Amino acid sequence: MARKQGSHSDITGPKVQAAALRLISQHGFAAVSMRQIAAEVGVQAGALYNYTPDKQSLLFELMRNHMQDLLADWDQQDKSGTTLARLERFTRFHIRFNLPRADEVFISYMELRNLSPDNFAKIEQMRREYETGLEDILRDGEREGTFAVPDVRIATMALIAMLNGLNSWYRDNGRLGLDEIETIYWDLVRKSVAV
Amino acid sequence: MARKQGSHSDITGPKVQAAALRLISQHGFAAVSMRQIAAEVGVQAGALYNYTPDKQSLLFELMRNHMQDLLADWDQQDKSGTTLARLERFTRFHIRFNLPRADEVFISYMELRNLSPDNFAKIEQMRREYETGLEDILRDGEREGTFAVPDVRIATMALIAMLNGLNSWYRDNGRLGLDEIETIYWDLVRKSVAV
DNA sequence: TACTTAACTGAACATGCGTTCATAATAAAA
DNA sequence: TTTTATTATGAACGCATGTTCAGTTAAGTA
Repeated sequence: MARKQGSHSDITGPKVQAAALRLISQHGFAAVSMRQIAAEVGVQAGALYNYTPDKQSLLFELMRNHMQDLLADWDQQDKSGTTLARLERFTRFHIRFNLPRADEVFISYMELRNLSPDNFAKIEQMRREYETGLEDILRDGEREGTFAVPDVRIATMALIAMLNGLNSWYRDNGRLGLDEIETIYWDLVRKSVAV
Repeated sequence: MARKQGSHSDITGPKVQAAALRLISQHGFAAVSMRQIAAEVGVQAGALYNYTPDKQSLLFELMRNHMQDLLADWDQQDKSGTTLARLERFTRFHIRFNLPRADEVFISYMELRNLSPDNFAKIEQMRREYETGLEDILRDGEREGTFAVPDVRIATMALIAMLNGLNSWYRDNGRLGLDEIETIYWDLVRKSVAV
């Protein structure tokens, strides 16, 4: 039996990705079985192999899609204005992009070690590309005297780690609204690199 | 065959913990089998159950020991001096304690979801206790006007996330020495909460 | 020397794993 | 209506899993 009612790979494919995303984020890649994912989709395990060559590729696709979305979105942000304005824009963009993607972000940091060496290198390169966006801003600001950053690379890693931390404790309907949180983080970022 | 030469549980016990620490940190809790751990220790899988009631407890013990060490070490740090001095002491303590414990720190953040609900609650409470150390410093500084912290809880989470990030990229024999890195991070921390 | 006991082996248990494949069923094309 | 391509099933493959336990070895005690 197959293709009951309008069903199609256009429907099942995304369902597989969504189920893998949710389950891997919750239990971890190694702890989630293909049968669990299949059950969440509503098919047998064998059917998953119409949509992915193997479990490893399923993980890689999740992470690659996330990084591609991130880079594409960042790419079409306004890059003009003062260095300070650019830093604020990066900060707010990072928060607004990552917060609604809790599962993707979580997986992208937790499951790096479960990628094959080849796949790891690809993801790592994309991450590095994104970090360069912030690094350039800090370097420009340091050069023109807007910022005082003893070490640009360290500051980049430190700020991104700080911003990423938000994802681990933020909850909708929490004590503070997104706008307030965003402003508080921007305040911390701004001052940490101030002259 | 048992107790070949001076062998004893006083020797094998710590070996089990060390093997579990290394392997779980490298591959993840779910991906490491009791047989792998046993092989690293040099015994059969069954022998591990002389030292832990089950796999879950093995993970929990690793995390609890780490958190206990952290709290004990922090407890005997000097708590006197100005608020600024206390913040600097926390920052440098955190870096110096965590950096040489890469495996423990990694596990303590990555494997929280693999703890049973009971065990999770216990670890979470210890983490919260540690965070309170920083939170108190920030609150005191805010009250006396040394710091300008719009939201003490958020600043606490943000600063700890920033400091923890160091563990993910630091390598011995890297570009910068530990002292330099420590000072750079202290600079970021100090300014981020400055008035 | 004989005895006790801590420490470990090695096999077994039921269960689950990722993946493959012959087969079936259906939707779309002819 | 017949044909074709797509999408799924369900059983099977060999192998690994956490855990238990009766039996074995050797160190420590008397």
